[in-house]
Amino acid sequence: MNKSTVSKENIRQKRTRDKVINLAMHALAKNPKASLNDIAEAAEVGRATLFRYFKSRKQLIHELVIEADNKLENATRPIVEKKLNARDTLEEFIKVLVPLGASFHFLNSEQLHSEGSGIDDLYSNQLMRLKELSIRLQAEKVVAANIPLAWIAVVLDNLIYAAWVTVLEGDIAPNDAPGLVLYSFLNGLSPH
Amino acid sequence: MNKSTVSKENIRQKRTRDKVINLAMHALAKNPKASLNDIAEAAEVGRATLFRYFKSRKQLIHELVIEADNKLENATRPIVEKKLNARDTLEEFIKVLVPLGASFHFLNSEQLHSEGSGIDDLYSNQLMRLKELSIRLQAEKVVAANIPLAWIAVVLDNLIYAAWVTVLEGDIAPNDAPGLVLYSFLNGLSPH
DNA sequence: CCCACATGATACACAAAAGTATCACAAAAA
DNA sequence: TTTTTGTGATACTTTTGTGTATCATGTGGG
Repeated sequence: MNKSTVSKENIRQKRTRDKVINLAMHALAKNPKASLNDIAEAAEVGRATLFRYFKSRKQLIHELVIEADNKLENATRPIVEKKLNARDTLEEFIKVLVPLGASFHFLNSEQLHSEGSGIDDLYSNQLMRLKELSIRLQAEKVVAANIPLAWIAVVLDNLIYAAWVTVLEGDIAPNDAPGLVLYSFLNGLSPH
Repeated sequence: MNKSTVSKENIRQKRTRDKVINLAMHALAKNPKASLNDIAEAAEVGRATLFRYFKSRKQLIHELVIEADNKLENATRPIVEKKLNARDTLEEFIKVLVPLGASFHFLNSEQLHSEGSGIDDLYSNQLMRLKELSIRLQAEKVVAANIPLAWIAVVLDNLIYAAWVTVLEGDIAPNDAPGLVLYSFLNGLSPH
């Protein structure tokens, strides 16, 4: 077994692994009670393959959480590094997070009734990003001073998730969603 | 078995039944995957008692859904009957719905991966109420005309749920919550 | 004080899901 | 073509959850 053999095999394995991770996350975001049968079917692999890549349901969930966190981290880090003002950072955050609604929601829902361990840290990462943004929004007076910090983060969180769901159900256009979230968050829904 | 005996026993039974229904709903709202063991524990009764009142998990869920719908219906009907304008109806809706977050969320989450039957109707009731209100809000120009109807309803839905969660976690005062929802919904979070 | 009865605990039968082992097949490498 | 290896299918065991039956206990009413 030489080097090239290893890498080529790894490519094939990596493909199925990625496929499983993505489709499994979607399936579990839709239905948190999905059995491994359901998940295998959704991921378009045999149930045996599931166990080849993840030794237990617990570990599968754990890796899904890690993957979700990575996706969110990779999406937001470049934005943070741009060092824009809070308002523009908010806009870019929303733009990248709405399409990641599955990861976003998955991470949020799994921590509550956490099936595994070590999840709390990752979830706090995610919450932390929104909390930090909230603090900046308030400091730079993008958000009114009298709004509780917790409320800012939770509204942002929920609007993003709501947008993702509404897009999925076909009720709003994918390209309209981020704008709606931003506008609703800043100005609400009443006419101005 | 005379009349008074019957009624007194009924009182005792009604107490445990109510207790079970309330605590079970909370438990399932927190964790949709809760087993009957978990539910019995949360409801502070033996598992056997659960089966005395509900012949199966399916029926338990079904009755919880009915109960949740009743709570929401009873809370909102008097408001509708007042025939206020849309803006004031909205305000009163929010006031009564935030504390009912458990019922609210339960009804929302159970329909997706519905464990039973007949749920769809009740959920549509619930959604219908918010949709109707959304239509009125737009007709009476409380909400801008260019906002998609689906978005209005989903934002309202999520803000109410978000408020309930945030109150539960102790991050905002129960009495502040409805005001925050109303304000955020209409005006957003930016200073004015 | 005694009786009726709701409850909790326990033990059990059964179903569904999780997890393991094996084999034949297909695709890609040799 | 032959070999290697990832995969799906299947059959199996173990574990967990659902649902049933029984009994002892405690409480509340007569």
